[in-house]
Amino acid sequence: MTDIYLYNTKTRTKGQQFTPIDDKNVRMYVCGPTVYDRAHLGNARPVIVFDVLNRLLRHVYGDKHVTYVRNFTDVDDKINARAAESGRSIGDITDETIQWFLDDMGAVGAIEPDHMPRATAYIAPMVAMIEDLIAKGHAYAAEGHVLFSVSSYAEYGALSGRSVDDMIAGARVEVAPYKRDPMDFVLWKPSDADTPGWDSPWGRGRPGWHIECSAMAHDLLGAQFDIHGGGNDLTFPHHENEIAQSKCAGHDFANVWLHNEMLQVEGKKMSKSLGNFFTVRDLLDQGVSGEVIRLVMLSTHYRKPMDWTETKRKEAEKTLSDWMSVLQKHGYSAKTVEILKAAGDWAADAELMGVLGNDLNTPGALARLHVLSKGRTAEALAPFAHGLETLGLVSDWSAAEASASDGDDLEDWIAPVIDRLLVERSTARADKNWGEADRLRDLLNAAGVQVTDIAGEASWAQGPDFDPSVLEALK
RNA sequence: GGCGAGUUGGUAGAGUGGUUAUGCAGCGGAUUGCAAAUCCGCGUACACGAGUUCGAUUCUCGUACUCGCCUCCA
Repeated sequence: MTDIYLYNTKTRTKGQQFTPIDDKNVRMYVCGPTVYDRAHLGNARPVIVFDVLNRLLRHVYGDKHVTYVRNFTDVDDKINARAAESGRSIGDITDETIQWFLDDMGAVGAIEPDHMPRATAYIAPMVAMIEDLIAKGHAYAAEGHVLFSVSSYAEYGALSGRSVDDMIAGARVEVAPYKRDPMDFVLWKPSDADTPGWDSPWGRGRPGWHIECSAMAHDLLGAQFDIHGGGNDLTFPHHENEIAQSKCAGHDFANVWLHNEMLQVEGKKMSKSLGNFFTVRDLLDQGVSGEVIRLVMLSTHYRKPMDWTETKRKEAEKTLSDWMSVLQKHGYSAKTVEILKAAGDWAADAELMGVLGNDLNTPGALARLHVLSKGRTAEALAPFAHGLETLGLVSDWSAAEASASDGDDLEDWIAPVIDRLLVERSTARADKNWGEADRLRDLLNAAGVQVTDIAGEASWAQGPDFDPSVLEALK
């Protein structure tokens, strides 16, 4: 049994071993995207981080004993704005964006959560929760709005380590005439005729952002659950407000709070103004595989800022290529894995799982994978292969087998040309005509073709700079 | 201004109160006609100052610098 230790934002320690409320149903809620556009690279980080945790929990407690919920926020002013400027319906935009998100996150190896609730499908529970908060004196209606009264919850600020006084003193908070206190936040706000809205006791309107997660988590996971995750920019105000609402509604809410650090690009915050803003889809379209994106993400601990760089992308490509070569060399395929499973050789490496269980130390786990990859037999490599699967770097062994073999996507003429040159080179070598042999090899190298001689037999593979146009003249 | 995180060898990046991180790059060797690939080996690090300690990169305090959040950007 792998022990799990998680750094809890609430207590700011990872001292205590993680113990689920019910080990037959370990429950985790992670804040999902607002669906109005393609997910940028930063969006992928929490998805991958919590996907690793999801996989770890399933490994430890069993696939059937984990419930993972990640929502879609499909009602939001950004969505409304997008609809207005494009002339498309909100439903079209959110449906399309949700599918994009699932496609892109699937490409980086994320398993879909058990539940992916859309906020608009949970309006009734939200209204009920707001009514309850009003009845209990924690919220009030004013001018069509319903606001949460921060002063009614003494522990407000405990998660993020802020006091209400400090925040009011230094920060810019929206002051509105209908607010009793500047820190009070919106649970419900009125909608005009052009804005999506639902009937409610306070008139036609729509929910505030924070109440969505509180209501959906309660509906799907119950009044108390194990883990709540998200990016650390959500710690305040979003998660602070979720806690306030849920606790005041009488829910115990989440035991452990996890927050991943932000992503940067080449040392700078990714932003449109700096021109270093790009989406997951942009990378995929450029030919960067989802596995490469995932490997780069895993190479930095989730609680540290992670820097996406070209250098890391290249290193990850090389690492994955090396690892796939190792597996290919030992004949790994779906069938191999089946045989290993049947023989009882398909098991997790305890050390790897231990490292992973120590607050999701994915860089440590990757280091362990490097060590495990030195295995000399298919059996000895089983923990390595198993580890790759656990980290989500290989999902389909038959696909891994195919992608490791050469020449799949090449135009028909290329392989024969290369093979012909290699035969000519072999002849030259047999004649000890080293000048000619080296000329042919240089030619292939110039095209980015890597020539490998093992036991006198020459073979080739596409290198990172593979460029078949150099071979055109030799057709 | 408030809150928080970080500063490790050429580089990326873990970790630890005394003992090898690991990858990439580099160097040496094996191998090779020479290379490549592969394998083996090597190197050196813990921002600065003070304190605690037999001993600190690891704990405590301070300093400097970097970064994030406080604005419905994950």
